[in-house]
Amino acid sequence: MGNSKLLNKKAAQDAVHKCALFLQFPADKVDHILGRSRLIDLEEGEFLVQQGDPAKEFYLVLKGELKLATSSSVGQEKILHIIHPGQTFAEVLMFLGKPKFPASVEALIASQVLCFSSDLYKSLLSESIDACFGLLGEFALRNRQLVGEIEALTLYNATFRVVQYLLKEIPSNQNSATSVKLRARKNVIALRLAITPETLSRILSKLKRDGIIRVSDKDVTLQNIDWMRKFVANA
Amino acid sequence: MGNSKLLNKKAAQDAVHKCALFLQFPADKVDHILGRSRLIDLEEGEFLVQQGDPAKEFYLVLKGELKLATSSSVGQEKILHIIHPGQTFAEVLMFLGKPKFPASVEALIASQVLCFSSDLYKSLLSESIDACFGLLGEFALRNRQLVGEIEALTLYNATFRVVQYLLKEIPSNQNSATSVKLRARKNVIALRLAITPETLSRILSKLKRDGIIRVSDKDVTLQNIDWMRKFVANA
DNA sequence: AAGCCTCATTGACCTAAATCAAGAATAGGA
DNA sequence: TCCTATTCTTGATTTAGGTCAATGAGGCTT
Repeated sequence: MGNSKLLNKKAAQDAVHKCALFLQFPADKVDHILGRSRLIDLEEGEFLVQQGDPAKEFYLVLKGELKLATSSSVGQEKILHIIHPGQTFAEVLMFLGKPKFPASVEALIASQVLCFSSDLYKSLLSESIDACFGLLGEFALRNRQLVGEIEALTLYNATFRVVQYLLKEIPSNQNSATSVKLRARKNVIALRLAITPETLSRILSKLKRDGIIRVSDKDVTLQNIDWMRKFVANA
Repeated sequence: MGNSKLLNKKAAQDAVHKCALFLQFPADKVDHILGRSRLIDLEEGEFLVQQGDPAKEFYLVLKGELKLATSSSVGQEKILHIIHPGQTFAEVLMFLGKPKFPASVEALIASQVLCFSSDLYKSLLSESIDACFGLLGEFALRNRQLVGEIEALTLYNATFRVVQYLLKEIPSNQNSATSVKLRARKNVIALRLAITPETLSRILSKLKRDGIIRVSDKDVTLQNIDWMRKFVANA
């Protein structure tokens, strides 16, 4: 166990130093904030934060997979993001007046996250304009992703979103048939795309019948990338 | 005309000084950047920027009303925001690597916008941490609005969005029947809510039949605010 | 006032995707 | 290995909202 802790320390350091939020900081500052961070282990299904909780911290995923989702009182939910190792979340809230979590975060599989004090980060941030600019860039990027998502939700249909999702999993210069591994259970992906699991299943079947893809369990082989690219391009 | 220019100068100064992006700047710097800004008059229907244009500037609306919308090649569009006087847009793009407009901006009525150089703003920003933090706050806020929009689009139905939209137009402590003036043509509002004008019309009719609201042209009287609040609360 | 022209409303119909309801397949535990 | 529990798939049905088309109602111009 001491060993595992040690391993985590090293992995954590790597992850933090690679993370966009800290990229602009001098190494010693990163280590300082890292020293004050808290490591949290999560079981599958465990909640890290609940919608509405006050937000005084932000998080970096080291291992596992989490879903960030809002839910209505009727029990419906929308998965806003599936968060993977190396990604941070809740950092946007630091700069909001009354920071409450607008969504809940739940571990989809056993996960490990690093938890940072917002105040500490802000105080370090206030010493470096470059870091500020870096963070602004991050925010801008996230903003743009959200706009893209709204676009996909309102302008395009379910099949489009599925195809788009699959294409995002492969490098844009990849042209020959290739296989992607679905990084979450199918019902999670469905929610992420704002469709029901049944619809996702049907769409995959249709694409399979048409020879566009080939599915076996969590592996999807994109057989006709060209068609897919055309499909999302002239939608 | 010289008079109108003068009037604009004064109004512009007011607007800029009240704008969150400049709030943290010392007055002389604001005036400096204001001096370098460009005033643009737009006719109704005129485009300020087109989707895909390179973005080297950002904008502050002084007068009028603009729509920020993305469109698919089939001609469908989604209105992301209706921008009113005092609001800025495109400032998020400043911090993106390859800043191209992800949406187009068109004047819904004759409008006036002030146009600022992104580079100049950034250079001033780099001199003040407080300003950076202010901007980060703005970004965070916008981010949150977008998340809220995704939530409304995926979790809730058209009627919900209409009711929510109407409620946003009145102060939250207002409890007795009150009237709101629709700030745009109905088909614009429909697009904003990601529904068709026909559907909006039908929903308003239904609410009218049920005695929830009363509509005459662009004036909507909310008769049963209580019901509306309950409706959005337990959706 | 008459004629437009654009916007809003209303009705009839259609369709994508949700819902409901079984099965089939896969994984996990004894 | 078998048994149980999820998850996934497939089919039948429903429905919210979109599409198409006709009508109505203001606001301009001449």
